[in-house]
Amino acid sequence: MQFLTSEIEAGRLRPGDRLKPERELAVELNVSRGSLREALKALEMLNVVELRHGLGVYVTLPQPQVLSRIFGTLISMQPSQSEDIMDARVALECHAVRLACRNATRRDIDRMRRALESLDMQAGESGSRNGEHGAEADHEFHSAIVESTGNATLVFLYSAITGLLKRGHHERWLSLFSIQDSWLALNDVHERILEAIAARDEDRAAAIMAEHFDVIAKILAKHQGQGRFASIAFRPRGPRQPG
Amino acid sequence: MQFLTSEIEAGRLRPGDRLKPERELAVELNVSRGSLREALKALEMLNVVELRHGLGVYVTLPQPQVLSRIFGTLISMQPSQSEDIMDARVALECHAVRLACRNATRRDIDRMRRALESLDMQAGESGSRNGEHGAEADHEFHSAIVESTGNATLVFLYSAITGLLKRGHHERWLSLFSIQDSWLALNDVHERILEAIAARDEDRAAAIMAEHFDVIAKILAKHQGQGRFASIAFRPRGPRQPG
DNA sequence: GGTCCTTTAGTGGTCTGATCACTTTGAAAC
DNA sequence: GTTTCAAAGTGATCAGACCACTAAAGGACC
Repeated sequence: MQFLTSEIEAGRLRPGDRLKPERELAVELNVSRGSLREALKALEMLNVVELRHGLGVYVTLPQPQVLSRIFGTLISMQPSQSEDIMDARVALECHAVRLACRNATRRDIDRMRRALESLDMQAGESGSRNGEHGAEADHEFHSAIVESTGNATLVFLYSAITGLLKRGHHERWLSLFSIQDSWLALNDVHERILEAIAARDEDRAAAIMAEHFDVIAKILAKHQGQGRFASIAFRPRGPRQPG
Repeated sequence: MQFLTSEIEAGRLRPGDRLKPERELAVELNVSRGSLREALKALEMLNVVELRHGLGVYVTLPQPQVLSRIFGTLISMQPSQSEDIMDARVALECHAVRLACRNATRRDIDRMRRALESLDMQAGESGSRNGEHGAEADHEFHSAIVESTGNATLVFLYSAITGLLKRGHHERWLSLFSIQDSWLALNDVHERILEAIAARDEDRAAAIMAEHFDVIAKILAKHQGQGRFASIAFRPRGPRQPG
Protein backbone atom coordinates (compact mmCIF):
# COMPACT_ATOMS: atom_id res chain seq x y z
CA MET A 1 0.00 0.00 0.00
CA GLN A 2 2.62 2.48 1.16
CA PHE A 3 4.90 1.16 -1.51
CA LEU A 4 2.53 1.81 -4.36
CA THR A 5 1.51 5.33 -3.39
CA SER A 6 5.10 6.37 -2.88
CA GLU A 7 6.10 4.86 -6.20
CA ILE A 8 3.34 6.80 -7.89
CA GLU A 9 4.06 10.07 -6.15
CA ALA A 10 7.74 9.75 -6.94
CA GLY A 11 6.78 9.51 -10.57
CA ARG A 12 8.27 6.07 -11.10
CA LEU A 13 4.82 4.79 -11.94
CA ARG A 14 2.91 6.85 -14.41
CA PRO A 15 -0.64 6.81 -15.68
CA GLY A 16 -1.08 4.09 -18.25
CA ASP A 17 1.68 1.91 -16.87
CA ARG A 18 0.86 -1.69 -16.17
CA LEU A 19 1.88 -3.24 -12.90
CA LYS A 20 3.38 -6.70 -12.60
CA PRO A 21 0.95 -9.59 -12.14
CA GLU A 22 -0.52 -9.88 -8.68
CA ARG A 23 1.19 -13.18 -7.97
CA GLU A 24 4.57 -11.84 -8.97
CA LEU A 25 4.19 -8.51 -7.16
CA ALA A 26 3.09 -10.30 -3.99
CA VAL A 27 6.30 -12.32 -3.94
CA GLU A 28 8.42 -9.22 -4.50
CA LEU A 29 6.79 -7.27 -1.71
CA ASN A 30 6.85 -10.26 0.61
CA VAL A 31 3.13 -10.29 1.24
CA SER A 32 0.44 -12.77 0.40
CA ARG A 33 -1.61 -12.25 -2.69
CA GLY A 34 -4.68 -11.63 -0.56
CA SER A 35 -3.07 -8.77 1.29
CA LEU A 36 -1.76 -7.26 -1.91
CA ARG A 37 -5.23 -7.43 -3.39
CA GLU A 38 -6.67 -5.61 -0.40
CA ALA A 39 -4.26 -2.77 -1.09
CA LEU A 40 -4.95 -2.78 -4.81
CA LYS A 41 -8.69 -2.67 -4.29
CA ALA A 42 -8.23 0.19 -1.86
CA LEU A 43 -6.22 2.11 -4.43
CA GLU A 44 -8.82 1.28 -7.02
CA MET A 45 -11.35 2.95 -4.76
CA LEU A 46 -9.26 6.09 -4.98
CA ASN A 47 -9.12 5.65 -8.73
CA VAL A 48 -5.36 5.51 -8.55
CA VAL A 49 -5.29 2.12 -10.14
CA GLU A 50 -7.58 0.08 -12.35
CA LEU A 51 -7.90 -3.69 -12.11
CA ARG A 52 -8.88 -5.15 -15.47
CA HIS A 53 -10.05 -8.71 -15.38
CA GLY A 54 -7.81 -10.91 -17.47
CA LEU A 55 -5.56 -8.02 -18.41
CA GLY A 56 -3.72 -6.71 -15.41
CA VAL A 57 -3.45 -3.76 -13.08
CA TYR A 58 -3.05 -0.34 -14.65
CA VAL A 59 -2.13 3.01 -13.16
CA THR A 60 -4.83 5.49 -14.08
CA LEU A 61 -5.15 9.24 -14.29
CA PRO A 62 -7.90 10.26 -11.90
CA GLN A 63 -10.57 12.33 -13.56
CA PRO A 64 -11.81 15.41 -11.74
CA GLN A 65 -15.38 14.17 -11.78
CA VAL A 66 -14.30 10.94 -10.13
CA LEU A 67 -12.55 12.92 -7.47
CA SER A 68 -15.59 14.99 -6.76
CA ARG A 69 -17.62 11.80 -6.37
CA ILE A 70 -15.18 10.64 -3.73
CA PHE A 71 -15.28 14.05 -2.15
CA GLY A 72 -19.01 13.93 -2.04
CA THR A 73 -19.10 10.67 -0.15
CA LEU A 74 -16.52 11.87 2.31
CA ILE A 75 -17.77 15.35 2.95
CA SER A 76 -21.37 14.23 3.08
CA MET A 77 -20.35 12.48 6.26
CA GLN A 78 -19.13 15.54 8.04
CA PRO A 79 -20.86 18.69 9.11
CA SER A 80 -19.61 20.72 6.16
CA GLN A 81 -20.53 24.35 6.02
CA SER A 82 -21.75 25.42 2.64
CA GLU A 83 -20.38 28.89 3.32
CA ASP A 84 -16.92 27.40 3.70
CA ILE A 85 -17.14 25.65 0.37
CA MET A 86 -18.48 28.75 -1.29
CA ASP A 87 -15.64 30.84 0.08
CA ALA A 88 -13.15 28.42 -1.39
CA ARG A 89 -14.89 28.90 -4.69
CA VAL A 90 -14.60 32.67 -4.37
CA ALA A 91 -10.90 32.34 -3.68
CA LEU A 92 -10.32 30.18 -6.73
CA GLU A 93 -12.42 32.24 -9.10
CA CYS A 94 -11.14 35.66 -8.12
CA HIS A 95 -7.64 34.55 -8.91
CA ALA A 96 -8.69 32.48 -11.90
CA VAL A 97 -10.24 35.49 -13.56
CA ARG A 98 -6.90 37.26 -13.34
CA LEU A 99 -5.14 34.38 -15.02
CA ALA A 100 -7.93 34.29 -17.56
CA CYS A 101 -7.12 37.86 -18.50
CA ARG A 102 -3.60 36.80 -19.32
CA ASN A 103 -4.18 33.45 -20.94
CA ALA A 104 -7.67 33.31 -22.44
CA THR A 105 -7.70 32.74 -26.17
CA ARG A 106 -10.28 34.08 -28.57
CA ARG A 107 -11.97 30.68 -28.46
CA ASP A 108 -12.21 30.83 -24.69
CA ILE A 109 -13.82 34.23 -24.85
CA ASP A 110 -16.26 33.05 -27.50
CA ARG A 111 -17.24 30.21 -25.24
CA MET A 112 -17.92 32.61 -22.39
CA ARG A 113 -20.01 34.80 -24.68
CA ARG A 114 -22.12 31.84 -25.84
CA ALA A 115 -22.74 30.91 -22.23
CA LEU A 116 -23.98 34.41 -21.48
CA GLU A 117 -26.26 34.37 -24.51
CA SER A 118 -27.74 31.11 -23.31
CA LEU A 119 -28.17 32.66 -19.89
CA ASP A 120 -29.95 35.63 -21.43
CA MET A 121 -32.41 33.38 -23.22
CA GLN A 122 -33.27 31.60 -20.00
CA ALA A 123 -33.84 34.92 -18.30
CA GLY A 124 -36.71 35.77 -20.62
CA GLU A 125 -38.76 32.73 -19.80
CA SER A 126 -39.99 31.82 -16.38
CA GLY A 127 -40.96 28.18 -16.62
CA SER A 128 -40.65 25.64 -13.87
CA ARG A 129 -37.37 24.29 -15.20
CA ASN A 130 -36.03 27.77 -15.62
CA GLY A 131 -33.72 27.54 -12.65
CA GLU A 132 -32.23 24.32 -13.91
CA HIS A 133 -31.21 25.76 -17.26
CA GLY A 134 -30.06 29.02 -15.78
CA ALA A 135 -27.83 27.26 -13.29
CA GLU A 136 -26.36 25.20 -16.10
CA ALA A 137 -25.53 28.22 -18.25
CA ASP A 138 -24.14 30.06 -15.25
CA HIS A 139 -21.93 27.13 -14.46
CA GLU A 140 -20.78 26.99 -18.06
CA PHE A 141 -19.73 30.64 -17.95
CA HIS A 142 -17.73 30.25 -14.77
CA SER A 143 -16.18 26.99 -15.93
CA ALA A 144 -15.11 28.65 -19.14
CA ILE A 145 -13.27 31.28 -17.15
CA VAL A 146 -11.46 28.80 -14.96
CA GLU A 147 -10.56 26.54 -17.85
CA SER A 148 -9.27 29.44 -19.90
CA THR A 149 -6.50 29.92 -17.36
CA GLY A 150 -4.81 26.83 -18.71
CA ASN A 151 -4.02 25.93 -15.12
CA ALA A 152 -4.76 22.23 -14.58
CA THR A 153 -4.59 22.46 -10.81
CA LEU A 154 -7.10 25.28 -10.63
CA VAL A 155 -9.47 23.45 -12.95
CA PHE A 156 -9.12 20.36 -10.85
CA LEU A 157 -9.81 22.11 -7.57
CA TYR A 158 -12.65 24.09 -9.07
CA SER A 159 -14.47 21.07 -10.45
CA ALA A 160 -14.12 19.27 -7.15
CA ILE A 161 -15.54 22.27 -5.31
CA THR A 162 -18.42 22.94 -7.65
CA GLY A 163 -19.28 19.25 -7.79
CA LEU A 164 -19.66 19.41 -4.06
CA LEU A 165 -21.77 22.53 -4.17
CA LYS A 166 -24.02 21.11 -6.82
CA ARG A 167 -24.66 17.86 -5.07
CA GLY A 168 -24.99 19.10 -1.55
CA HIS A 169 -26.82 22.35 -2.05
CA HIS A 170 -28.55 21.90 -5.32
CA GLU A 171 -31.91 23.25 -4.30
CA ARG A 172 -30.59 26.37 -2.72
CA TRP A 173 -28.41 27.02 -5.70
CA LEU A 174 -31.29 26.59 -8.08
CA SER A 175 -33.43 28.92 -6.05
CA LEU A 176 -31.05 31.73 -6.88
CA PHE A 177 -32.19 31.43 -10.48
CA SER A 178 -35.83 31.51 -9.55
CA ILE A 179 -35.64 34.86 -7.85
CA GLN A 180 -36.81 37.45 -10.27
CA ASP A 181 -34.57 40.41 -9.62
CA SER A 182 -31.44 38.34 -9.42
CA TRP A 183 -31.38 37.88 -13.18
CA LEU A 184 -30.91 41.53 -13.87
CA ALA A 185 -28.15 41.99 -11.37
CA LEU A 186 -26.31 38.82 -12.30
CA ASN A 187 -26.47 39.29 -16.02
CA ASP A 188 -25.08 42.77 -15.80
CA VAL A 189 -22.15 41.64 -13.69
CA HIS A 190 -21.48 38.72 -16.01
CA GLU A 191 -21.30 41.02 -18.99
CA ARG A 192 -18.86 43.31 -17.25
CA ILE A 193 -16.63 40.40 -16.27
CA LEU A 194 -16.46 39.22 -19.84
CA GLU A 195 -15.73 42.72 -21.00
CA ALA A 196 -12.85 43.07 -18.57
CA ILE A 197 -11.39 39.73 -19.60
CA ALA A 198 -11.58 40.70 -23.26
CA ALA A 199 -9.85 43.96 -22.39
CA ARG A 200 -7.18 41.99 -20.48
CA ASP A 201 -7.79 44.25 -17.50
CA GLU A 202 -7.21 41.87 -14.67
CA ASP A 203 -7.57 44.26 -11.76
CA ARG A 204 -10.97 45.28 -13.03
CA ALA A 205 -11.97 41.71 -13.77
CA ALA A 206 -11.02 40.56 -10.29
CA ALA A 207 -12.86 43.47 -8.70
CA ILE A 208 -16.04 42.73 -10.62
CA MET A 209 -15.81 39.04 -9.84
CA ALA A 210 -15.59 39.89 -6.15
CA GLU A 211 -18.57 42.14 -6.56
CA HIS A 212 -20.39 39.32 -8.32
CA PHE A 213 -20.10 37.07 -5.33
CA ASP A 214 -21.20 39.90 -3.10
CA VAL A 215 -24.34 40.26 -5.18
CA ILE A 216 -25.05 36.55 -4.92
CA ALA A 217 -24.47 36.58 -1.19
CA LYS A 218 -26.79 39.52 -0.73
CA ILE A 219 -29.55 38.05 -2.83
CA LEU A 220 -29.39 34.77 -0.98
CA ALA A 221 -29.28 36.54 2.35
CA LYS A 222 -32.24 38.72 1.50
CA HIS A 223 -34.43 35.94 0.20
CA GLN A 224 -33.53 33.11 2.49
CA GLY A 225 -32.12 34.61 5.57
CA GLN A 226 -29.63 31.81 5.92
CA GLY A 227 -28.17 31.40 2.50
CA ARG A 228 -25.14 33.47 3.16
CA PHE A 229 -21.45 32.97 2.94
CA ALA A 230 -18.56 35.26 3.59
CA SER A 231 -17.64 36.77 0.28
CA ILE A 232 -15.30 39.66 -0.07
CA ALA A 233 -17.39 42.52 1.22
CA PHE A 234 -20.12 40.58 2.93
CA ARG A 235 -19.58 39.63 6.52
CA PRO A 236 -22.24 37.52 8.13
CA ARG A 237 -20.00 36.00 10.74
CA GLY A 238 -18.46 37.62 13.74
CA PRO A 239 -14.94 36.89 14.96
CA ARG A 240 -14.22 33.29 15.81
CA GLN A 241 -14.24 32.20 19.40
CA PRO A 242 -10.85 31.42 20.90
CA GLY A 243 -10.36 27.75 21.40
CA MET B 1 -18.89 -2.64 -1.36
CA GLN B 2 -21.94 -1.08 -2.91
CA PHE B 3 -23.94 -2.31 0.03
CA LEU B 4 -21.85 -0.56 2.62
CA THR B 5 -21.58 2.81 0.90
CA SER B 6 -25.31 2.92 0.30
CA GLU B 7 -26.01 1.95 3.88
CA ILE B 8 -23.77 4.77 5.04
CA GLU B 9 -25.09 7.40 2.67
CA ALA B 10 -28.64 6.43 3.58
CA GLY B 11 -27.74 7.20 7.15
CA ARG B 12 -28.51 3.74 8.47
CA LEU B 13 -24.89 3.47 9.49
CA ARG B 14 -23.57 6.44 11.38
CA PRO B 15 -20.12 7.48 12.60
CA GLY B 16 -19.19 5.51 15.67
CA ASP B 17 -21.36 2.51 14.85
CA ARG B 18 -19.72 -0.87 14.91
CA LEU B 19 -20.27 -3.31 12.07
CA LYS B 20 -20.89 -6.99 12.53
CA PRO B 21 -17.81 -9.23 12.65
CA GLU B 22 -16.22 -9.92 9.26
CA ARG B 23 -17.04 -13.62 9.32
CA GLU B 24 -20.67 -12.95 10.13
CA LEU B 25 -21.08 -10.13 7.64
CA ALA B 26 -19.48 -12.21 4.91
CA VAL B 27 -22.08 -14.94 5.38
CA GLU B 28 -24.91 -12.43 5.30
CA LEU B 29 -23.72 -10.79 2.12
CA ASN B 30 -22.98 -14.14 0.50
CA VAL B 31 -19.34 -13.41 -0.19
CA SER B 32 -16.16 -14.90 1.13
CA ARG B 33 -14.39 -13.20 3.97
CA GLY B 34 -11.50 -12.32 1.66
CA SER B 35 -13.74 -10.44 -0.75
CA LEU B 36 -15.46 -8.63 2.09
CA ARG B 37 -12.11 -7.60 3.46
CA GLU B 38 -11.08 -6.18 0.10
CA ALA B 39 -14.13 -3.94 0.22
CA LEU B 40 -13.56 -2.97 3.84
CA LYS B 41 -9.95 -2.06 3.20
CA ALA B 42 -11.03 0.01 0.23
CA LEU B 43 -13.50 1.88 2.39
CA GLU B 44 -10.83 2.26 5.02
CA MET B 45 -8.71 3.97 2.39
CA LEU B 46 -11.47 6.51 1.99
CA ASN B 47 -11.57 6.79 5.75
CA VAL B 48 -15.18 5.74 5.74
CA VAL B 49 -14.57 2.87 8.12
CA GLU B 50 -11.85 2.00 10.56
CA LEU B 51 -10.66 -1.54 11.11
CA ARG B 52 -9.48 -1.93 14.69
CA HIS B 53 -7.46 -5.02 15.34
CA GLY B 54 -9.12 -7.20 17.92
CA LEU B 55 -12.06 -4.84 18.27
CA GLY B 56 -14.08 -4.69 15.11
CA VAL B 57 -14.99 -2.47 12.20
CA TYR B 58 -16.21 1.01 13.01
CA VAL B 59 -17.82 3.69 10.88
CA THR B 60 -15.70 6.81 11.20
CA LEU B 61 -15.95 10.53 10.70
CA PRO B 62 -13.31 11.46 8.14
CA GLN B 63 -10.69 13.86 9.46
CA PRO B 64 -9.67 16.79 7.28
CA GLN B 65 -5.99 15.92 7.35
CA VAL B 66 -6.71 12.42 6.15
CA LEU B 67 -8.83 13.78 3.35
CA SER B 68 -6.13 16.15 2.30
CA ARG B 69 -3.62 13.32 2.19
CA ILE B 70 -5.88 11.49 -0.22
CA PHE B 71 -6.50 14.66 -2.11
CA GLY B 72 -2.80 15.34 -2.36
CA THR B 73 -2.14 11.90 -3.78
CA LEU B 74 -4.79 12.43 -6.40
CA ILE B 75 -3.63 15.89 -7.35
CA SER B 76 -0.06 14.69 -7.58
CA MET B 77 -1.16 12.50 -10.45
CA GLN B 78 -2.58 15.38 -12.42
CA PRO B 79 -0.33 16.70 -15.16
CA SER B 80 0.22 19.96 -13.31
CA GLN B 81 3.24 22.17 -13.44
CA SER B 82 4.63 23.50 -10.22
CA GLU B 83 3.64 26.98 -11.38
CA ASP B 84 0.06 25.76 -11.59
CA ILE B 85 0.13 24.48 -8.06
CA MET B 86 1.75 27.66 -6.84
CA ASP B 87 -0.94 29.72 -8.52
CA ALA B 88 -3.60 27.73 -6.75
CA ARG B 89 -1.83 28.55 -3.53
CA VAL B 90 -1.83 32.23 -4.38
CA ALA B 91 -5.54 32.07 -5.05
CA LEU B 92 -6.27 30.42 -1.73
CA GLU B 93 -4.02 32.63 0.34
CA CYS B 94 -5.05 35.96 -1.14
CA HIS B 95 -8.62 35.23 -0.21
CA ALA B 96 -7.70 33.54 3.05
CA VAL B 97 -5.92 36.63 4.27
CA ARG B 98 -9.14 38.59 3.77
CA LEU B 99 -11.09 36.12 5.84
CA ALA B 100 -8.30 36.18 8.39
CA CYS B 101 -8.86 39.92 8.80
CA ARG B 102 -12.44 39.23 9.74
CA ASN B 103 -12.10 36.12 11.83
CA ALA B 104 -8.63 35.95 13.35
CA THR B 105 -8.63 35.92 17.13
CA ARG B 106 -5.95 37.40 19.33
CA ARG B 107 -4.52 33.90 19.72
CA ASP B 108 -4.28 33.50 15.97
CA ILE B 109 -2.42 36.76 15.65
CA ASP B 110 -0.07 35.79 18.46
CA ARG B 111 0.68 32.59 16.64
CA MET B 112 1.54 34.52 13.49
CA ARG B 113 3.77 36.84 15.45
CA ARG B 114 5.64 33.94 17.03
CA ALA B 115 6.20 32.45 13.60
CA LEU B 116 7.69 35.71 12.38
CA GLU B 117 9.96 35.94 15.40
CA SER B 118 11.20 32.45 14.68
CA LEU B 119 11.74 33.47 11.09
CA ASP B 120 13.73 36.50 12.22
CA MET B 121 16.02 34.37 14.32
CA GLN B 122 16.74 32.09 11.41
CA ALA B 123 17.56 35.10 9.27
CA GLY B 124 20.45 36.09 11.49
CA GLU B 125 22.31 32.83 11.17
CA SER B 126 23.47 31.32 7.93
CA GLY B 127 24.14 27.69 8.72
CA SER B 128 23.64 24.83 6.35
CA ARG B 129 20.26 23.92 7.77
CA ASN B 130 19.21 27.52 7.65
CA GLY B 131 16.90 27.01 4.70
CA GLU B 132 15.18 24.11 6.40
CA HIS B 133 14.26 26.08 9.50
CA GLY B 134 13.34 29.16 7.54
CA ALA B 135 11.00 27.23 5.32
CA GLU B 136 9.38 25.70 8.38
CA ALA B 137 8.78 29.04 10.07
CA ASP B 138 7.51 30.52 6.83
CA HIS B 139 5.08 27.66 6.46
CA GLU B 140 3.94 28.12 10.03
CA PHE B 141 3.18 31.78 9.38
CA HIS B 142 1.14 31.10 6.29
CA SER B 143 -0.64 28.15 7.88
CA ALA B 144 -1.57 30.33 10.81
CA ILE B 145 -3.21 32.78 8.45
CA VAL B 146 -5.22 30.16 6.62
CA GLU B 147 -6.27 28.40 9.80
CA SER B 148 -7.32 31.64 11.41
CA THR B 149 -10.06 31.97 8.79
CA GLY B 150 -11.98 29.24 10.56
CA ASN B 151 -12.85 27.90 7.14
CA ALA B 152 -12.38 24.12 7.14
CA THR B 153 -12.57 23.83 3.37
CA LEU B 154 -9.84 26.39 2.81
CA VAL B 155 -7.61 24.76 5.39
CA PHE B 156 -8.23 21.46 3.74
CA LEU B 157 -7.37 22.64 0.25
CA TYR B 158 -4.41 24.61 1.48
CA SER B 159 -2.84 21.70 3.30
CA ALA B 160 -3.29 19.49 0.26
CA ILE B 161 -1.64 22.09 -1.95
CA THR B 162 1.29 22.86 0.33
CA GLY B 163 1.80 19.19 1.02
CA LEU B 164 2.19 18.74 -2.68
CA LEU B 165 4.57 21.64 -3.04
CA LYS B 166 6.69 20.38 -0.18
CA ARG B 167 6.90 16.85 -1.48
CA GLY B 168 7.49 17.63 -5.10
CA HIS B 169 9.56 20.78 -5.03
CA HIS B 170 11.28 20.69 -1.71
CA GLU B 171 14.72 21.65 -2.93
CA ARG B 172 13.62 24.60 -4.94
CA TRP B 173 11.52 25.84 -2.10
CA LEU B 174 14.40 25.56 0.33
CA SER B 175 16.70 27.41 -2.01
CA LEU B 176 14.53 30.47 -1.59
CA PHE B 177 15.65 30.62 2.01
CA SER B 178 19.29 30.31 1.12
CA ILE B 179 19.34 33.39 -1.02
CA GLN B 180 20.69 36.21 1.05
CA ASP B 181 18.69 39.21 -0.04
CA SER B 182 15.42 37.36 -0.01
CA TRP B 183 15.33 37.43 3.77
CA LEU B 184 15.12 41.17 3.94
CA ALA B 185 12.40 41.45 1.35
CA LEU B 186 10.34 38.57 2.70
CA ASN B 187 10.53 39.57 6.34
CA ASP B 188 9.41 43.06 5.60
CA VAL B 189 6.40 41.87 3.64
CA HIS B 190 5.51 39.36 6.34
CA GLU B 191 5.50 42.07 8.95
CA ARG B 192 3.24 44.26 6.89
CA ILE B 193 0.79 41.40 6.31
CA LEU B 194 0.55 40.75 10.02
CA GLU B 195 0.08 44.44 10.66
CA ALA B 196 -2.77 44.63 8.16
CA ILE B 197 -4.48 41.59 9.65
CA ALA B 198 -4.20 43.05 13.15
CA ALA B 199 -5.70 46.28 11.82
CA ARG B 200 -8.49 44.26 10.17
CA ASP B 201 -7.73 46.02 6.92
CA GLU B 202 -8.48 43.31 4.43
CA ASP B 203 -7.95 45.23 1.24
CA ARG B 204 -4.49 46.18 2.36
CA ALA B 205 -3.75 42.67 3.61
CA ALA B 206 -4.78 41.12 0.31
CA ALA B 207 -2.75 43.61 -1.67
CA ILE B 208 0.38 42.94 0.38
CA MET B 209 -0.13 39.20 0.14
CA ALA B 210 -0.28 39.53 -3.63
CA GLU B 211 2.86 41.61 -3.52
CA HIS B 212 4.47 38.94 -1.36
CA PHE B 213 3.99 36.30 -4.01
CA ASP B 214 5.31 38.70 -6.60
CA VAL B 215 8.46 39.11 -4.57
CA ILE B 216 8.90 35.37 -4.31
CA ALA B 217 8.33 34.93 -8.01
CA LYS B 218 10.85 37.60 -8.85
CA ILE B 219 13.51 36.25 -6.52
CA LEU B 220 13.11 32.78 -7.89
CA ALA B 221 13.13 34.05 -11.44
CA LYS B 222 16.25 36.13 -10.86
CA HIS B 223 18.22 33.39 -9.17
CA GLN B 224 17.15 30.34 -11.05
CA GLY B 225 15.83 31.50 -14.35
CA GLN B 226 13.10 28.90 -14.26
CA GLY B 227 11.68 29.08 -10.81
CA ARG B 228 8.82 31.27 -11.75
CA PHE B 229 5.09 31.02 -11.59
CA ALA B 230 2.37 33.34 -12.62
CA SER B 231 1.56 35.42 -9.60
CA ILE B 232 -0.55 38.50 -9.75
CA ALA B 233 1.81 40.96 -11.37
CA PHE B 234 4.35 38.56 -12.76
CA ARG B 235 3.71 37.10 -16.18
CA PRO B 236 6.20 34.59 -17.45
CA ARG B 237 3.84 32.93 -19.88
CA GLY B 238 2.39 34.23 -23.06
CA PRO B 239 -1.19 33.65 -24.14
CA ARG B 240 -2.20 30.04 -24.47
CA GLN B 241 -2.30 28.46 -27.87
CA PRO B 242 -5.76 27.72 -29.21
CA GLY B 243 -6.40 24.08 -28.66
C1' DG C 1 -12.45 -7.01 50.06
C1' DG C 2 -9.38 -5.30 46.77
C1' DT C 3 -5.68 -5.59 43.47
C1' DC C 4 -3.02 -7.87 40.15
C1' DC C 5 -2.16 -11.49 36.90
C1' DT C 6 -3.61 -15.15 33.80
C1' DT C 7 -6.68 -17.15 30.89
C1' DT C 8 -9.96 -17.16 27.29
C1' DA C 9 -13.29 -15.75 23.86
C1' DG C 10 -13.95 -12.66 20.12
C1' DT C 11 -12.13 -10.15 16.58
C1' DG C 12 -9.22 -8.44 12.75
C1' DG C 13 -4.59 -9.73 10.03
C1' DT C 14 -2.35 -12.83 7.13
C1' DC C 15 -1.18 -16.91 4.66
C1' DT C 16 -1.76 -20.90 1.48
C1' DG C 17 -3.51 -23.21 -2.31
C1' DA C 18 -7.04 -24.13 -5.25
C1' DT C 19 -10.62 -23.03 -8.68
C1' DC C 20 -13.37 -19.95 -11.63
C1' DA C 21 -13.79 -16.15 -15.22
C1' DC C 22 -12.05 -13.10 -18.62
C1' DT C 23 -8.77 -11.72 -22.43
C1' DT C 24 -5.34 -12.39 -25.78
C1' DT C 25 -2.75 -15.12 -28.78
C1' DG C 26 -1.43 -18.34 -31.95
C1' DA C 27 -1.95 -22.75 -33.93
C1' DA C 28 -5.00 -25.75 -36.34
C1' DA C 29 -8.77 -26.50 -39.42
C1' DC C 30 -11.30 -25.02 -43.19
C1' DG D 1 -6.85 -15.97 -46.04
C1' DT D 2 -10.32 -16.68 -42.73
C1' DT D 3 -12.40 -18.86 -39.02
C1' DT D 4 -12.30 -21.64 -34.93
C1' DC D 5 -10.70 -23.06 -30.81
C1' DA D 6 -7.40 -24.41 -27.35
C1' DA D 7 -3.87 -22.72 -24.21
C1' DA D 8 -1.54 -19.35 -21.48
C1' DG D 9 -1.71 -15.40 -18.62
C1' DT D 10 -4.17 -12.75 -15.61
C1' DG D 11 -7.56 -11.10 -12.19
C1' DA D 12 -11.79 -12.84 -9.03
C1' DT D 13 -13.23 -15.54 -5.58
C1' DC D 14 -13.34 -19.07 -2.35
C1' DA D 15 -12.29 -22.05 1.81
C1' DG D 16 -9.80 -23.07 5.76
C1' DA D 17 -6.23 -22.46 8.74
C1' DC D 18 -3.38 -19.92 11.94
C1' DC D 19 -1.41 -15.55 14.04
C1' DA D 20 -1.99 -11.10 16.77
C1' DC D 21 -4.44 -8.00 19.35
C1' DT D 22 -8.07 -6.56 22.80
C1' DA D 23 -11.09 -6.81 26.53
C1' DA D 24 -13.34 -9.14 29.97
C1' DA D 25 -13.81 -13.00 33.07
C1' DG D 26 -11.75 -15.66 36.48
C1' DG D 27 -8.56 -16.83 39.90
C1' DA D 28 -4.35 -15.94 42.95
C1' DC D 29 -2.42 -13.20 46.10
C1' DC D 30 -2.17 -9.59 49.52
